[in-house]
Amino acid sequence: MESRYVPKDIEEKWQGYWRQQDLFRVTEDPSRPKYYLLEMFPYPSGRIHMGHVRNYTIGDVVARFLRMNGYQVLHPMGWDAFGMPAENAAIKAKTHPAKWTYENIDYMRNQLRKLGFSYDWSREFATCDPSYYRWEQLFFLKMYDRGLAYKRKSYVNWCTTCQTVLANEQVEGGACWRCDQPVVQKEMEQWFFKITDYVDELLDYTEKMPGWPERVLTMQRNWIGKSTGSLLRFPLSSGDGEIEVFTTRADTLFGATFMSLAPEHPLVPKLCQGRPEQQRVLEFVDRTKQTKRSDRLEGLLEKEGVDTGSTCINPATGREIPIFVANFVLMEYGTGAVMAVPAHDQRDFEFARKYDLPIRVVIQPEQGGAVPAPETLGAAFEEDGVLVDSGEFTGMPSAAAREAVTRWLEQRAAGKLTVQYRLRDWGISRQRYWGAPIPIVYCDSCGTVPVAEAELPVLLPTDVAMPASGVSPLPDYQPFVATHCPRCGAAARRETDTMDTFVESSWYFARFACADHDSAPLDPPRVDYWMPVDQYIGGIEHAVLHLLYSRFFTKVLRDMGYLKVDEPFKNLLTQGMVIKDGSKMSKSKGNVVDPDEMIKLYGADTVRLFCLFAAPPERDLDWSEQGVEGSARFLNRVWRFVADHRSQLAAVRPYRGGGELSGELPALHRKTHETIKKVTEDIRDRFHFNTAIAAVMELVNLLYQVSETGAGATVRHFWPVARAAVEAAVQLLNPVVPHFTEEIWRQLGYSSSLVDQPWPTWDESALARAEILIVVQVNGKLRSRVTVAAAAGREEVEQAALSDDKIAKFIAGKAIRKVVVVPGKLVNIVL
RNA sequence: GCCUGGGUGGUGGAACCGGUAGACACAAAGGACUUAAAAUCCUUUGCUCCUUGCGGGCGUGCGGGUUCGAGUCCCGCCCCAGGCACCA
Repeated sequence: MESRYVPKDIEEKWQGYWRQQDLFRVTEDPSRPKYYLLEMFPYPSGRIHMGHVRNYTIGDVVARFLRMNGYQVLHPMGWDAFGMPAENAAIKAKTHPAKWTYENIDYMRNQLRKLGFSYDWSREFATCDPSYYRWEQLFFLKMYDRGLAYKRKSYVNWCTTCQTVLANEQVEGGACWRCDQPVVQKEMEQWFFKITDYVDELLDYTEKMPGWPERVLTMQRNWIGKSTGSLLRFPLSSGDGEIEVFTTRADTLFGATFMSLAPEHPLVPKLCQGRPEQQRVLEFVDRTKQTKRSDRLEGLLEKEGVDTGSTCINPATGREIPIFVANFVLMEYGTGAVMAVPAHDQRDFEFARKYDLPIRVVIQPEQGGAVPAPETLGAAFEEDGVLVDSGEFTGMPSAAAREAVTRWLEQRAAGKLTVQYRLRDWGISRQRYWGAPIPIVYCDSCGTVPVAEAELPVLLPTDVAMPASGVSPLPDYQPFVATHCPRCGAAARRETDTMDTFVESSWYFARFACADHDSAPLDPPRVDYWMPVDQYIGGIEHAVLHLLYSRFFTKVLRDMGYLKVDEPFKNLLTQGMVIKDGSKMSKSKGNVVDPDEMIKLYGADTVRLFCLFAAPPERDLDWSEQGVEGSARFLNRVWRFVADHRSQLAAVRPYRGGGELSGELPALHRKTHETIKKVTEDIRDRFHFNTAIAAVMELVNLLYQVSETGAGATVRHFWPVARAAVEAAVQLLNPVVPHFTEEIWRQLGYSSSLVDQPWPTWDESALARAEILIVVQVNGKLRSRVTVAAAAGREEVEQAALSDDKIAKFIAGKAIRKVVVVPGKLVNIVL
């Protein structure tokens, strides 16, 4: 055994051994408890980064821990391989996205191997492979049959840089999630998945997922944005139609003094048709439509509008009210029309002041001062209260009035109670090349026709040249576009949009259960055995995107009979970012730490150890070179102890109890078992790897402190007890630093792999102490410590405390009012 | 504005059910070994006061409260990070 720890040799050796023995291949075994542990699979961007290393290390520790605890652990890895960066890189390097992608996969797979992760590599797949996306195309067809995939013309988010449409979830603060450039609205025909059909179930289950962080659930609830209210109809004064509005404040209806429409509202052209206002209105509409979505959404714009010249009737008051077009009304929420109640809505208030529109106060607070008259009103009163000036509803509280007013209109077919959601259908068309083709054909006589199932997959052609402009080559590539109609056989044209890459990641977790299945997307016995994922680990950035889409897809696949679970991920851990010098690692900041370099310098085990030791998983991890060196130093300390005492350690069997210990040995024996207990509980119950590692460090520190001469009369037990401590440390550290511990395990004389050893158990009787330390407080302040027999009763402990020298000083001559005794912990003397 | 986290030494972080605040590590200082350095080992290390002790006071963002006892529970604030936001 080398006297110094040299990671390189032993890491390659054991990686080769695990691979050759195929130790982490797993099959279904109904006799053992299963555990499906999954980390979010990476996009093959070229090289893994520290965020991946951290994510996958956390997962690997749990996987290895559970495996040693007798679970059948599914721990797979694959590649989220479709996406824009491949196209951009291919254009730049004058190569093909497929070549670029597969080369990256090869490189990154090798990086993951070098980190020693315990994946079942036999299940690996890349989503850009036809054997994967063919099933996704099948799901599309089945969704099309069920009306869950449909095409519609609408305003969509268009990223001019990426030259494609984006789903609402992929627009962050008005900018593209990928390139951070502003997104504009464009009217286009697009394919959608009807996620809104599942909106209630998606929302309800956020209350039934105790294994998810509250933060993520809240973000999803906000995104779904359920609000209950009323749909109310305002007839046009012309008698020619009506305007429908959504409002959560039907109680303020009597105060609605004008109407605001979104610029995109379909009635706008008609309302101003042939009027003197027409030109101004249309100009205003054009100007507003061209404003960047980011500005419109961020509420930065001043509220502006223009009178259409038309009016409608407030159904409650019967009065004629003007109809405005306003820049703050969004077509995509509610009906694109808002009844304006300036006295009770701040936006309407500002608008009314600006254009000198009437203000009517119809709600007064239940207690306290009254809302001032419109002329002196400084801001809208937006709270609930009691209705005034509201006909038969005057005197009614807001909450009751909301329903009553709506029911009253309902009798005249002018209103109904309803629920609105912020969630829109998921737009999945992408005007990109490197994605799964949407299996649809357009025929001049038959229209939109789905590709026959038997003709799947619709292969993405791989012999195209990538145009330097960045636009998709597909629409101009005749061998792909030109086809026949599946229905009538006539010449027809293929859909050239591809699917959003989030579609691939919405079901890959199920495919891992049966990655080699080639007669259907999923193999029921295997999928039912493994699903759901017991523990999912990944970054918080997918809180809404990937995690919401996957939940939706799981429910769709369930309803199609492919899955039996309602939710894909039972427990979710969102790990923090890896930061350096206080900010996220990025090329522009020049603070990127390269995993390859770290492995070369310190070895994979040290990198893994540091990732786990420096912070608990859900918090951000501050990368510190000095911290990494500390981790390396600790491994060296363990190594040195074994190397320096190998002959003594190898000559004995580990102490397993029996026979009295004296001197320092009982403490070491107890510490060994305390450590087993703490590490087991920290990993199993809390994923607190940092404190688990700290506990092993304490054990190792103690091991260095005790010496043969301190063993007293039982010196013959010294090496057995020491060996038991070393073995425990090595076993407990195995999930964290698997190569390092495997090597030491063999050096201790074992011939079978540590990976196959059962997790160590602690002996309760070894934890027992003859004497315990009791803290003594006087009036809640720590004043002394006394040692008493562990079995000592309340009285005895109290006596020991009261008769302590230091305590005597504090209580001399004073009356004791009370003595609180917490058995095994402390005594508090209250004067 | 709303929602969710969080605020503990010079730093990363411990303290799990209300019971010794600062485990473990990093950094720093001093010492040992060495011709020297590296490596390693030992000691000190929250602040502060004095009479330097097995001493006292203070201390977990701020202000209150509950309790024998509060980093932990309650009320009211402040600050930081993330998410959402003209959503009717």
